[in-house]
Amino acid sequence: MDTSSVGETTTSDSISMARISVASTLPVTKSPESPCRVGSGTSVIIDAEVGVEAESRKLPSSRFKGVVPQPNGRWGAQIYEKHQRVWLGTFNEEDEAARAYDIAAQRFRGRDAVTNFKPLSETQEDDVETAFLNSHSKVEIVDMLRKHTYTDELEQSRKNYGLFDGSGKRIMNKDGFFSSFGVGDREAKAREQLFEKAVTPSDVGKLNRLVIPKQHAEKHFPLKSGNNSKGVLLNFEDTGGKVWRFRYSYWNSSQSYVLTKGWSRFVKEKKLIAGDIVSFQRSTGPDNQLYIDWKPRNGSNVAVIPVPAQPIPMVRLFGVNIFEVPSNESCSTGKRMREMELLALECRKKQRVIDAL
DNA sequence: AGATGTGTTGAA
DNA sequence: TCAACACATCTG
Repeated sequence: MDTSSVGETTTSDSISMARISVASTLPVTKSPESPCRVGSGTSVIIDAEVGVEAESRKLPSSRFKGVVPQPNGRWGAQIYEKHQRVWLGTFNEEDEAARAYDIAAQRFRGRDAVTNFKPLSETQEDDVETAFLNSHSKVEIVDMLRKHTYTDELEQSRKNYGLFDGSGKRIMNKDGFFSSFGVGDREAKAREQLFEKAVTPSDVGKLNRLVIPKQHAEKHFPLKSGNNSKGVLLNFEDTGGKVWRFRYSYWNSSQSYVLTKGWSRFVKEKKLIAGDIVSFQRSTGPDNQLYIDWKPRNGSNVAVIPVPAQPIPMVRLFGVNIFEVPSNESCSTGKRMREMELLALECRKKQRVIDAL
């Protein structure tokens, strides 16, 4: 998945550009009740030889815009921007996917975007939803869609609307990134959003590791090739100015990039549960400081669930973020490697992971 | 292993 | 821009 590409295009320019290109497209006023199959969608063919129905690999086309079939019978939603596909998630029902597309379309292309249903149900002047959409970055909206939390979050927003300054706006920094995490808006330094991940049960479980999606790992935290077993230590600062040091390495066994040492402590202190979202940022300044942040699963906003961050002044602890870890691994096979990781972690359990100054 | 989401391509 | 399709990657 590449939601990061969304962030890069979060500019008013791209929005208006998209709007222009859409305007030249004729609105598809397809009635959901009149499914007109697009493309060559036959889902079943008859084997004349045997006279048996054989499943074709061909999947049924969707009658909805932005909806694509999945091999397992579910439906995917996607939208395109700047020649790139933005994946909006998978859904059980075709129309769910269509609604996801609609929401994305409105966020990406404005109110008058071509949609499957939206304009119909929206005639009731839903200013709150509009404000909600505008007050969240594209990345955030896409995230909610993919995790099926959009409705919940919108509902939350409705309930708490009065708690905002009225505009529903959030603070956006000069780079166009929204700061949606807790009270971190006080930071002065500009940050670049790298990626977010909704933590899985195993990410917060006893494996004591966080899997970094390969794509993000290789893009943002490249390891020197050939020396993957070594791993590196990465320092991340949270909103409270606390620095977390994680060991970052590649596990051959599962072919995945992971944060290991130090991660469980973070999970514990932040009380992370499956579905919560961790976010990684990097300073756009020369120091390349890395930041980590999180928010609850249902994306309850600041007004509802205060992040337990104290107004501690930020302290720059490390001029450099990355430290090479001496290679002390004597075995190199995947499984063994992973076992060693876990064992090593266990042994160091009592050791302080965070060097608070 | 099954589900998800990306790489890629051709059509519009 | 968009969807079809194959399949690499991820999750449980």
